[in-house]
Amino acid sequence: MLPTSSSAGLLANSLDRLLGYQLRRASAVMMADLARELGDIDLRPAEVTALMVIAENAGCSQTEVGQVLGIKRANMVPIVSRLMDRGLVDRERADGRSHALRVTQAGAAVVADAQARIERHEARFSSLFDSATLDVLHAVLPVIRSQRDEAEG
Amino acid sequence: MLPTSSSAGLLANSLDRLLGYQLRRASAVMMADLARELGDIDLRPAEVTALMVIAENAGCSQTEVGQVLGIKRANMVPIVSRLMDRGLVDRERADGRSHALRVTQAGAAVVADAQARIERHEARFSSLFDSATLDVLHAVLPVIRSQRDEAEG
DNA sequence: TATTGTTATACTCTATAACTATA
DNA sequence: TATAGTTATAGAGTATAACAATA
Repeated sequence: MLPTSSSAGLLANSLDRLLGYQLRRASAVMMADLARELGDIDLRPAEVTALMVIAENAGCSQTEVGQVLGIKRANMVPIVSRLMDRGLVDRERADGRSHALRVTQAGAAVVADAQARIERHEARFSSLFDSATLDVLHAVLPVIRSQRDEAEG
Repeated sequence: MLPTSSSAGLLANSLDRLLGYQLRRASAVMMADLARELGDIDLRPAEVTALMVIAENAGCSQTEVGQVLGIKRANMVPIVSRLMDRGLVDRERADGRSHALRVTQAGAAVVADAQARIERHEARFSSLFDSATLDVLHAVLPVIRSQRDEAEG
């Protein structure tokens, strides 16, 4: 029945020529692989990214973390709560209304572990391409992102 | 506080060098733009893709549609139900256990409208790059996808 | 008046397990 | 025994609106 394109060749699918669709599918594959790699240490993708940003920016507020990650203030609450409950992140009053977030010693160890896992995960995919191709990707993707870099409105 | 990379320059963020992260953020931006464009005709991204595959493959089953789109059998049920409830898709018994799906006349009109919207959406992003760059993207993304093209297992 | 954190809620997409009826 | 459709349920991420405390 008119097998085209890349997908095994079951049904016709003109979606494959769409950048947005290909981006979505490719991203889903990498996310699934990352989730699997991080599942061992019971961290979800959104939690690791938050943890890493906090590790790199001791004293930042959770609203700031959300702005960098494109996660809304309201959605940061359960993420930070869980990181604190697990003893990976600590916070102290900074401002009366804001908190200064910091990674604990246990948190730093988890970050190191997570980073190693992320490197492995990344390598599985980036090793498929030559450096010129990777350069194109790293030039292009931020441009797409900047078309409407979503933070909090 | 160590502003780096692309994101406005708030906090340090080593995530930006990760292919998977950039892919995820870029995809989210395009998905949000698509959802906005399709919101006018009350179609969600998952529904449009299903509708388009059915339009291109008259007589296919919903399991087949799911396989092409990487959507599990169980998750196809509400998608197809909604398309049928809206009179965009019709089905007849094919096999006793499977149905042959077809786009109705009303469905075909909606597909045409949706395709025009998708073209507009795509153009907003693909116009940012030259054709050599787009060629790289269209070569690379299916390779990433094929690393574990998820259908139903 | 604007901002930080918070609660509550809803929506979209995805995942699993189990059932039915057919083949 | 395997397949197509279905049901029920859970999880992850995201979106909005509203509120309290603070600046």
